[in-house]
This record gives sequence, C-alpha cells and structure tokens, in this order.
Amino acid sequence: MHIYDSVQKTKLPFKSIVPHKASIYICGPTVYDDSHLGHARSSLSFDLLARTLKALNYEVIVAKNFTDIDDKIIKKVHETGQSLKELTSHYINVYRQEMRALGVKDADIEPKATESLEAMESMIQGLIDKDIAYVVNSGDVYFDTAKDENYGSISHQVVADEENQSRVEHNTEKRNPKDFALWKACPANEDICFETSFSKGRPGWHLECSAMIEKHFEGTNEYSIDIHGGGADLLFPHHENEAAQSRCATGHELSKYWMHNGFVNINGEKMSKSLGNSFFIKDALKVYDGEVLRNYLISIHYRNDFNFNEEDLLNSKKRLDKLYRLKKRVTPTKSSKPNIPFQKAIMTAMSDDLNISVALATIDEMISNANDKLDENPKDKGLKKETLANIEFLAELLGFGGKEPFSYFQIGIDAVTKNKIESLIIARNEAKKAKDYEKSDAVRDEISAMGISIMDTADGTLWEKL
RNA sequence: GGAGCCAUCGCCAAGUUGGUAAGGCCGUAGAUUGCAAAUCUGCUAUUCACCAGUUCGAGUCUGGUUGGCUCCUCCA
Repeated sequence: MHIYDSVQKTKLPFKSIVPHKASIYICGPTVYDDSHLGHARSSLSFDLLARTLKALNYEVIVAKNFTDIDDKIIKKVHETGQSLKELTSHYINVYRQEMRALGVKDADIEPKATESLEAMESMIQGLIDKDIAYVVNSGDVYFDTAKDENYGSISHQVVADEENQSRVEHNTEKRNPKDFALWKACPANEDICFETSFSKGRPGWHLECSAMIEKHFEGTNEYSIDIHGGGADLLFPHHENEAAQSRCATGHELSKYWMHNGFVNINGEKMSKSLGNSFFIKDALKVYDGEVLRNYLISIHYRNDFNFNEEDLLNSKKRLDKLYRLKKRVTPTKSSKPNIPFQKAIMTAMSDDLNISVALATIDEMISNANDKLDENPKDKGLKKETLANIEFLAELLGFGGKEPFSYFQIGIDAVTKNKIESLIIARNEAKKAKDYEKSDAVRDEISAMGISIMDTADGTLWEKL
C-alpha cells in the first residue's frame, strides 16, 4: 500500500506503527446543520481507504469524531430553543443515516467532544503546567506557538509577519499572534459551558481532536495513530494546531501519515457554508439513489477537486448499470472464487494511493470480457460463478454492485407501476407473436414514455428504469 | 502580501523512479435483432496550455509565461 502524505507531499509506502494494524482518525462534522456533498466525499474517501486496508488484511480501527460543542452550535441552540443534546443528536442521527445511504461503513469509534471533556481538560492542564499554554484574564487558554519549534512542519505555512498579513483580529492578550485557543471561557450570560480548573467555558476546536485521539488510541512512543484524515481545508490551521498540541503534550508526533481529500465544487465554485451554495446530501438523495451517488463521488481520485454535475453523474451511472446488467446475466447462480488476476489488478490499483480510475478501467474490462464470453456460451456455469464472485468482491471493496440486480433497475418504481409495465410487456409480446409490429412498437413507445427501457433477450423481455 | 495545487481527445479521466499517450461517455462503421434496446467488434489525441533548457529520448525533470483553483477566517 502506498499513500500520499500531505506533510511530505509525496507518495510513501504505508508501514503501520503496529504490524497488521492501522489506526485512522478522521475529522468529522460539526453537528449544527445538514451535511453537504463535501462531507460525503470526505467520508467516502476514507471509507475507501479503510476498506482497502481491510482487504489487505490490516486490522483497521477508524475513529471519526462529532464536534458537538462550539459557537455555531450554541448560537443555534439559542435560536431554536432546543437543548444542546436535542440539537446535536438530531444532526448526528441524520449524518449517520445519510452516510449509511452512501454505503459508508460506520466508524469503529465515534467520539463526541462533550463526552471527552476530561481528556481535554487534562491535556490542557498538562500544557499549562509545562508553560506551553497560558491562561489570560478572560479565562481563555492559549497555546504558545513559540514554545513549539516544530510549529509549521505539518502545513509548511511559515507566517513570518502574520500580524500584518492576517485578516484576523487578534486578542491582544495573546503572546504571539499565531497562538490559538485551547479553551474559550464563556461569557457571563452563557450557560452552555463546562467547569474546569482554569475557567468555565468550552473547548477550542483544534484541541478536541488531539484529546480524543489520545483518549481512544494507545499509540507508540513515536506516533499516536497511523493516519489522520480530513478535508484539504483542514491542513492549516486545524491540523497544524492539532499536531502542535499533541506533540507538546505527548512528546511525540500525532500521526505518521496525513491524508487530505479535495473539495467538491458546484459550478466550478467551492462549496462552503459561508458561500451559501451548499448541496446537501439529503437533497441529492431525493433525486439520486445512494449507491449511484456513491459510485459517482468515488469515481474521481480523492485528492483531485470534484466538479459536481449531472452529466458526469449520469456517465458514471452508465458504468454502474453495465455492472448490474452483467450481474443480471449471471443471476441466479452461486458465486465461486473471484478471478485472481482481476482481483490482483484491482488491489494493485487501490493500493496505489486509491487509484480508483485504474480500478474502474479494470472493472470495465472485466465486464466486457465476461459479456463477450457469455455471448459465446450463455450457459458457462463456471464463468457465471466466477463473475458473480468478482462482483461480490467489488461490492465489499468499493461498496457498489451489492444489490440484487433486478431490484437495482427498479429503484423508485412502485408496485402499481410495476404491474402496469409487466402487463404492457405481455401485450407487446402477444402483438409480436402475431407479427403485428405496428402495435408492438406502439406499446413499446408507451412503455418508453414511462421512462422505462425494455430489451428482448433469450430469457424473455427485461425492463429497466432509465 | 505569504504558502501551495492544477492545466492530457467534444466531455469525464489514468499515466510513482523520463522510453515513446489506459479506461468511460459521446460520435461513427459493423455483428446481432422484425425494428429497437442490451451485448460484442473496429475506428476516433504524431500529441499532453505555451516557451526555453537538461537528455540518445520528457505529458513525466528544470526555469519562465499564460490561465484556473485553494489555504492564510468557521469550513470536508
């Protein structure tokens, strides 16, 4: 397995800190709003990573956090009148459902910030004791970046004169403009806050992840985890700060490898909350099946920017349709073992920093070969069994192709419509038998008008929803 | 202002140690079919934004130019 490390900016062979085990931590969502396609892509990217490592016989532990306390959440609590718990658990549940709809496997550990306050407090206290962190009059606790000589080694952002360059207004109590909050004291009129030895307040965003990683992973004396993942926008300052805190708190590096996924753009523009052009997963799922959406979102390498548009989505759906048509041809049958060269080719591609394009090309080739052979010998049982095994292998590794093929082509069709289609097909076949092609074509037009495509095969007339 | 990424056929897109351009969509010719659809086969980039350099040889390395994007502010 080779993965691209964003810190060293090069592809590196993956050597886990404990042999045959891989620990992965992914920065999850802040739960105050619905998730958008960017969250989906990030999740999908690391889902693919975890699945690939599992297929390579690693024992994989994935942790993905929920940031369930921060200013935006507090603001929304006050706006809606809901309790903190009501609000955050709602969005956590929605997130989980949406991720499942996209075929993302649940993380093994899903820590919440509010359930990790002790770990945070002790990490902060430890940094204060070492004089790496300091408490200011307001009660805020800041990290003194000047105390960490490796600060900047993650993102390579060397901000020499940040005070002049930055557009941020700095708290004048900070020792250094680069210093960032580990803990934010709450205003007197704020009741959503937590008591600690240094002040009543809430955790800083960067600190949460560091504390949760230390809480849930054992690590070694070199690293806490193998891979830390997240969106490309988190590299700086979020991951830089995480790394600094952890380095100073534990005496070793936080993560051996850092991976960052690219953005999802809509109309060539970055999708973000502040731009207000978010495409929410819930809205996408109203129009497209979760598996189709997954297949599309993973079809472009995770580090590239992703330009979402319907034409490309339909293109990728066509490839998935072909896979399911092949599955239909080999159903029903019992699977045997996947074809070894095929399996190897897919694993080689995915082991190369998740080279999905090569994997997809390999799948297209497998489909083409299988169809070709089935054209020659439709009753080739051995081929059918192997083909089904190939598809099942893909379903496990890439998370698509696992559905029963006939139902795949009937997604969104209710029983009444289904009956109507089937009776029309019978009517058409009767007309065909009588060689009344004018009538049979008219019936076909009627079926097409319903958005259904039909195809005459040796096994009878099959239909698909377009 | 600082840091960095990207530019390959009409569209999407692969191309780790430089060795002579994967795959999909679309289009097109054919096999098959009552006609379609599906499936299969053939064809479809002397060329990788542009210029210069290194080299026997560069899409791949170096320098520059142009164009697009991101981070430095909550953000996946």
